Amino acid sequence: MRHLKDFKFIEGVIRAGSIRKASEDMNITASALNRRINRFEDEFGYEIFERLPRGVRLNPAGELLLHHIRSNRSDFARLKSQVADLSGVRRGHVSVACSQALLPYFLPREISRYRGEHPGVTFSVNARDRVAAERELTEFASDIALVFEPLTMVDFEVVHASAQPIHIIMRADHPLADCEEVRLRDALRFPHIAPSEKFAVRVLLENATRTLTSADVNPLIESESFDFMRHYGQWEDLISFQFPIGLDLEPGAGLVSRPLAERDVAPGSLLLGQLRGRTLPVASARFMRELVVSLSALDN
Amino acid sequence: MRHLKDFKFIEGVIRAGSIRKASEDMNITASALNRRINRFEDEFGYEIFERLPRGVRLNPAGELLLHHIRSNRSDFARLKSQVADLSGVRRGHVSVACSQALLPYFLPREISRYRGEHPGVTFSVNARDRVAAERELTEFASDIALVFEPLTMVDFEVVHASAQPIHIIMRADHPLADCEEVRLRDALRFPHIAPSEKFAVRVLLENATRTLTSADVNPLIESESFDFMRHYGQWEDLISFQFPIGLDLEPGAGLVSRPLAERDVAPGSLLLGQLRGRTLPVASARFMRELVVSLSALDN
DNA sequence: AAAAGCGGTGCGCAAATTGCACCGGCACTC
DNA sequence: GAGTGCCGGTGCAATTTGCGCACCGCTTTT
Repeated sequence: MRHLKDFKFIEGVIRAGSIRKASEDMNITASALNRRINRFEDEFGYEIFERLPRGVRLNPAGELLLHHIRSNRSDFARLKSQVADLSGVRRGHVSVACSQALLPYFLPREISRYRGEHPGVTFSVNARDRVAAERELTEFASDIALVFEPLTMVDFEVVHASAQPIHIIMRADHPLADCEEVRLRDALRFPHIAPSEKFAVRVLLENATRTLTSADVNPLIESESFDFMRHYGQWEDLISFQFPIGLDLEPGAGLVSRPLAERDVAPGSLLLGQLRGRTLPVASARFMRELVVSLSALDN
Repeated sequence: MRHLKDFKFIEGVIRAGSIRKASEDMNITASALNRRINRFEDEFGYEIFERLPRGVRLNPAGELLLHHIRSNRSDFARLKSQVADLSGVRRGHVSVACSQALLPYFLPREISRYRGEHPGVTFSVNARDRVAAERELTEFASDIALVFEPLTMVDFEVVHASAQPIHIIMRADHPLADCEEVRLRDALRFPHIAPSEKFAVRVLLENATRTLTSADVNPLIESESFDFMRHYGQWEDLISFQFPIGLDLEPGAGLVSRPLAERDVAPGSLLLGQLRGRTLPVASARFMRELVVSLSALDN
């Protein structure tokens, strides 16, 4: 696409931090690239880079331009998918930034179902913590985010919220396995494994124990991988914590899950959202609609 | 701006309806222009023009592209005004599509006040009926619309609504001039002048008389210019109808205005709005905010 | 003091773009 | 129904544009 070439080069320079480095990345001479940048600044009417002794850096005007470039690129992608849409086959690309818990069961199921109806649509799915997910939205790197308890909500437009009570996962022969519902203090009496404070599960547990004098979150093992934690329970007899959407509906391998009592621990909010005010590409918008349906069904 | 050149040419072709005509308008040979168009379609991956024996016309894909071009151009203009903004002086351009009634007093006052604070900001102000105003918003030809009772509201995002009871304008010595408030049937008994059905005033009057058997709108003179109608009353003793925002606060020249009783005629809605979901340029957004303040003050 | 990186510039050459002349096709006219 | 006027499209030569190379002046690093 001819008219995006300058933008491409500008992005390259931003990424590389210097014109010379960028020129190597992009198969062009530094002099030619330099002239492109200068010519662009000239036509644009404002400088967009600060010239430093060791390279270049965006100035405030450049930051604004960068945002425009990203937004423009995403608009153009949407245009293309709309055009492809009216020529028959539904094509397009959907990019999702989500919490880990969605990776093993929920999203594979949803995406495969969607792709069953629209085989032309491709996906990129990446695990991101709540801060990174929102940043990806603002940078147009992801269309859709699905995360627990996002922190800074300024650019995050919530499309659907769904309450997720924390479950504990343990062996089927664990003493707590018989309870319908587990009290927090009972759970914490047993040796357990927990994620770091980066994750909503841990934050909710800490919040809950803050008022509790008799118990404390005291994990024998901390990990950033829910997958690891869940599977670890098969080897050593520890309990772990997770949102139910991350669990298989019929857990095999001798593991069972039970909800923590909601009067002990506030349920987490799983929020589905997009960049505030953005018009999503057709494919992403449709997929989002189906996610809303599925998430609503889960709540009942 | 280099990267908008193709778009410029495409718009030219759309406007002219044929490549050859467009080539004359834009100082380029038909062959070169033709090749640009073909190359663009090639890179874009889809044809955007139907080739007809007498020229070319946009196909559906081209319609989508055209919308993208317009939106893109307006985004770029906003970017520039943002950049200009952070370099000190507030610059930019605000375009307003509005009903006639706003032209004589309200908008001049508002705009001059705004330009007093921001002399770098330029304006374009055009009278448009309610249908045309909304179309201009969707085509990014206007940033802001200020109209009475717009019809199709799909793309019109209402920012402020303000009720405007219809007033009648007459000579100071008119028999009705003494009333605080005029009943509709009293007013219609006198010879009057009224706008055509294109205008909200007339529509509201017709709606009101539909249930009234004793009176009818029966103008001796119909006009599309409120300015004409108001001034005509100085020569022949006719009454005319208008929204109060179109009237000077202290009417000179022997004319007075009195409101029609609201129980007879529903007040008109003066709606301030923009294209749904669009992010306005800084200058337009700020001007809009000031309009909201002024309109709110009028309501009290 | 030397070396290494950086952005920027002059110049010759290659590639992309343009203008010109012209083709075939369709519609309207006499 | 032949003639005429536009239309989009194409081959080719002229021209403009953009590129790579060599090199400059500068600052930081070693």
